[in-house]
Amino acid sequence: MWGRWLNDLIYRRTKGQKVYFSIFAIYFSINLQILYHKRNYMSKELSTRAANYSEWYNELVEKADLAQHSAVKGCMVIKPYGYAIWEKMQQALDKMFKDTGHVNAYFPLFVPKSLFEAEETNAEGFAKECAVVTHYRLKSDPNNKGKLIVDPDAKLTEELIVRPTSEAIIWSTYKGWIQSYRDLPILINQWANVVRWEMRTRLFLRTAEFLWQEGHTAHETKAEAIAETEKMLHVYADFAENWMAMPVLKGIKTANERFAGADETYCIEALMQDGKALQAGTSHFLGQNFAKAFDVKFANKEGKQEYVWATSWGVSTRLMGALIMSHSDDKGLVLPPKLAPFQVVIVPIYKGEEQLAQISEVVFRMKKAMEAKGISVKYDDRDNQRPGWKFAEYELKGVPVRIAIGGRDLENGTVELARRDTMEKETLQQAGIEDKVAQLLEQIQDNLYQKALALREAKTTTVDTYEEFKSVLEGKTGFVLAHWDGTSETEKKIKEETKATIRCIPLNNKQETGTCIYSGKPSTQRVVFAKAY
RNA sequence: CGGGGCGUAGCGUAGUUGGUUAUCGCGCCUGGUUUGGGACCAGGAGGUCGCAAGUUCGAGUCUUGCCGCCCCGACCA
Repeated sequence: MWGRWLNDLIYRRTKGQKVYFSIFAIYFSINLQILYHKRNYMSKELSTRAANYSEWYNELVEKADLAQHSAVKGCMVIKPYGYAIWEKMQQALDKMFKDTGHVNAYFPLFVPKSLFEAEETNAEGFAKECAVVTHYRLKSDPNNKGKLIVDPDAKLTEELIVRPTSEAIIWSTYKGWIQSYRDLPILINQWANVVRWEMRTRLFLRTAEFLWQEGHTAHETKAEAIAETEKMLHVYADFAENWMAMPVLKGIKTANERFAGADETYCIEALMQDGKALQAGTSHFLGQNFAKAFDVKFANKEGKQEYVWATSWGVSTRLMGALIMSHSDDKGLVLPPKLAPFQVVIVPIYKGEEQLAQISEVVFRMKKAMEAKGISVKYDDRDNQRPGWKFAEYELKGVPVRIAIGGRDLENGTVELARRDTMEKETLQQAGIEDKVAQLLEQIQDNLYQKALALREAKTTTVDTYEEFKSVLEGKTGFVLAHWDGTSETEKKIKEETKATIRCIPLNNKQETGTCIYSGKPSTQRVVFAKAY
């Protein structure tokens, strides 16, 4: 016993002397970390955007009940409130697709490897991030009761790739559908999930599995396919601006950033509050690449065989990330009315059951009037939370308009109306509230767009020298308009040195003579650079 | 894959050189009082301390191995 005590003592002293300083250092760093955690997680406040933008984003996504990390690394659980927003997006987009002549269909999750590799550029582009199915059965582990192992006898003769995108499986199918020009165009969209094995993921912005829609169309002529590609780009831009209240630049990608297997990639690019760009949607002109890879030909009017022209276009749950980062503030989410799961929340403030009943009567009347105008309303009469708690909760969740009604209001025939975007409050008459709210929702939708647009404009800089270029990227951030010599080499060098990429060459870009900021070679137009998500 | 950090109740955490029945707050349940910006009182439930082995009379604490997660890079059609 004494020996052990002595041993312990010696051990301690030795250890203590050796690592004294590092323990000291670790002690302080741990303390700092604990303080940091306490501030962010014990309090009901979010981190601020200014203090740590990415921390703010992560906390917001989880605290506003949009999504959470799952048991599967890199994959998220989209929670009901977050999914409700996605459903709103889906509904709006789905209608826009159908209004432009498209129909929905569904193709398999798995792609046989031989089909996947048929279009070489596309296959190579995605190869390093594919999940692969090699077996079709498990069995009990003979050496470990209650556990399972992959049955080595159940190896697939051909591996199945979990789709990272569906061109291969779809074009192998289209081959059987197309014989004549009369079978064209094919205008199909599918709502699906895809898997891309990303090294590093972030909720909504980059997850290993994500939800999206992918349109895949087949056309007789090159011109028609390009028109389709451009049409869908405009649909995306329309959706981003009019539903998400998020201004976007429309443009084309440089060869470096082009979709693997496309002849041209069109995109919409948005700017987030932290000055980083986010690719919000892409529309690809695929030329005849997939038609040739899968041998999809049609007889034209002259009876001659020709390869089909193709497009594909998609937006994903990444739009959720774009939506969050476009409008939200340090109090939480801010949703544009057109995509809010409910646009108005009504909170009663009451003393006793009897008064609640009186208030509820007024509320039901207002709710009905608002719903008749197509406004979605939630009445939160739960008694287990007090009004102040509810106010904070719905601010965190970004509900555009809040109506509070209490005893005072019953006497005066009024309500308190609060808007989420500006946090302004006003007292209004109950009569005709539905018109006022309808008008206010439109104002909020418009205000969010204008605010985002003003921010983008403030964060767009025209530069003429590389020094200026670098200093803007480091300090002010945002979109940087600069001359570029048109070569991939220059683009790569700039990326290596500054981490900025060419987000797009805007459609209908102004032509002007200048010199490349990097190489000094002549240039005919400015392109849009930024650091991107 | 490299660097850093972390696994203790649903969440956030304390736990001193290894020592009795593992701490606190939030949340949860019951009852009551409340309700105009995140209420209060009283009582209560909830734990394989990430997993496995080892050292020891004794392990949340020490050792080894493994697993997982987060952050920063690299990567990202």
